[in-house]
Amino acid sequence: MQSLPSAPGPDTLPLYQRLAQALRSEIAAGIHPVGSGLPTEIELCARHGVSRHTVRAALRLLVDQGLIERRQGAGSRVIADTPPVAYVHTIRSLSELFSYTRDTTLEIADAETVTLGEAEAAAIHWPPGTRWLRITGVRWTADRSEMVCHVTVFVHARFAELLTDVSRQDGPIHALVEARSGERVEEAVQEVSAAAMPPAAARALGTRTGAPALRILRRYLDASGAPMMVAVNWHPGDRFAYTIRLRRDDEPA
Amino acid sequence: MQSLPSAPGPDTLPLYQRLAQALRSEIAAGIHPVGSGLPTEIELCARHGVSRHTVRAALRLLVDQGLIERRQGAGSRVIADTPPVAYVHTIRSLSELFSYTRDTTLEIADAETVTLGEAEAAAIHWPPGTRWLRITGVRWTADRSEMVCHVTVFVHARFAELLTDVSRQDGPIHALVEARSGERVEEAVQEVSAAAMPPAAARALGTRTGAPALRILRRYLDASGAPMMVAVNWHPGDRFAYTIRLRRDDEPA
DNA sequence: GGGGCAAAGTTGTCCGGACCAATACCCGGT
DNA sequence: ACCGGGTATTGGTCCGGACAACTTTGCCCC
Repeated sequence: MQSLPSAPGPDTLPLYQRLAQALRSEIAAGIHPVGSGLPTEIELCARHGVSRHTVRAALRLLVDQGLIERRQGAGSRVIADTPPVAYVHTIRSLSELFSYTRDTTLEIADAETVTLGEAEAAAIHWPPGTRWLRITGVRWTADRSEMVCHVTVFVHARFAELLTDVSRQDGPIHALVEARSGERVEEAVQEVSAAAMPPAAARALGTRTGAPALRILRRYLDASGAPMMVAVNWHPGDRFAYTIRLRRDDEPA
Repeated sequence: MQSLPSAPGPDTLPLYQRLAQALRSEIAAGIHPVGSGLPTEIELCARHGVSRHTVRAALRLLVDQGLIERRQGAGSRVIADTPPVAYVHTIRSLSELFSYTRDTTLEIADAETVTLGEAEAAAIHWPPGTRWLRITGVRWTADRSEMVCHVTVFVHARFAELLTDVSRQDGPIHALVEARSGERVEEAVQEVSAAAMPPAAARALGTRTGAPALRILRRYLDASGAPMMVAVNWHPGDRFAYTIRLRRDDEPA
């Protein structure tokens, strides 16, 4: 039986955390290489002189950190020797991709079913010729004092009949599609780039055509990876920025 | 004592998971509003006729899902009634903020200690007058076939002496600062906006001044929230885009 | 009324034990 | 060589108990 390292002072970490540290060190040192198995719970109990409960608490930490993987009956396997995830950005719902979606409203100017042209198809990364419900409009701040962006949303034609009253609804369109069709958005890809403001968006926003603009393309994909919906937003470059905050997120150790 | 719901078949969920589901339902139903306290562990034991160990396993699930918050000696508090995190974007290190950082190199053109002017101070959101080590350069693709962006990094003056050989080092500068100073970056804030390419960056990149460009500001903050380092990147708008992928990530439940 | 201290209440840690379910492995039969 | 079954191994679940650490509350005293 080995004794886990502990500071003499009153600030010793709990036993299970010290055990986790020891195992982390062993993994980092290559004693348990990636792909190999960790000792069994019982063996760790005997080796360190602690109860199985404590061993399991330590191993749970390593699982949470993505260092090991456990399977009932098969043991624990090392799947990474890198330090734990250091920075995470968490979004609770697609609406929070942009924080403003909570406090803004979409004013729909037009909604019609169209066949995708060459240029539009390239813009949204999908083959031309397919039919989509195209919704265009302007997103305003809650107090309607300022225009946030020009919006073009392409919704797959199979959802078109569910959205005949879309201009009278509020809330994110993707949520409406999910609620009424029962199909879930499994993945979203967001692409941010800078480009010259196109004429249609410039007209709607009252800005100069060709001015620097932030273009945000969001593609909402179903389980098979096919797009259910694609949104293109044009923001005046001098008025809006997209901010994300990443916090360090590993335990005090 | 209440009995937790369970299917009659062989596919009943473990007891602690059913208890977690029951508590989730109670939170969603408003029986435990956001901000209020949950019953104590002992009370939940008595109410559902399970051991404290089982109650704690259930509560741990709710903590992991961000629904409740627990403090030793103070009880459990409901902090959200929304379903668990639906979409997450995980970044293993700040270098992966942009995937290209792995495969690019920074060519440093200049590094000198400067006093922050009015315009620069406003650009990086920090009062003027303070002294910083300003590093400028161009980031190239790995094969040096293309320029990725123009880079200006402001490092707090207290780290300047640690970076005298910065032009001969490679890897992310923030990692160098962390390793040599021992201070950790606790938080990073990234701001993406579109603007006209400024003259200095246009010269370095060989593009037209005033062309649409993607401006990315990253501020690296220490534990007190003060900036350790600020980076400003200018990307030619027609050549680069910033993409993030969000996958739906809630448990099967 | 304010400050300090004691007590009660609550969660955190740690031990013991028992049984169940999934997996891996050996071994014999074909 | 392949397939099946039985058995040992291993993690998952659940119970019981005890003490420690921390927070809140309220009382007492100044």
